Amino acid sequence: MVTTRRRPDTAFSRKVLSILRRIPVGRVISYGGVARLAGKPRAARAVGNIMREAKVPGLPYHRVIAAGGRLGGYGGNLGLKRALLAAEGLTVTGTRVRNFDKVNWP
DNA sequence: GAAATGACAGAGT
DNA sequence: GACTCTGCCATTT
Repeated sequence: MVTTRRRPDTAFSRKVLSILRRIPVGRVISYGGVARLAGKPRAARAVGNIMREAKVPGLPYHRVIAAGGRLGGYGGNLGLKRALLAAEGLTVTGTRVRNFDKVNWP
């Protein structure tokens, strides 16, 4: 059966999606972190673009935040992202995540 | 094929 | 702590 979902078959996008699946609950990772694991430490922006277009259910996009523990952006519902992170045991303050170095997933 | 876009990162103010 | 500017990357149009 063929997937009706057209996602870019590029190694980078597949790698990024694969990494998102490995993020355990209660942990988060920065866009730069994902890019780094994907092999492009400078491709943080590209990671964001892929996630935006990937539209693959099952991936905790809300667990991917910006560097330094900043929430970064989200598809039009940043407040929702905050709620989801807080619901997973994270401490979120305004535009930042506390204990980022503890919840940061290498 | 080239230009424009965007879920960033880092340093400076 | 928050904002601004530049640089880097892949995807989309």
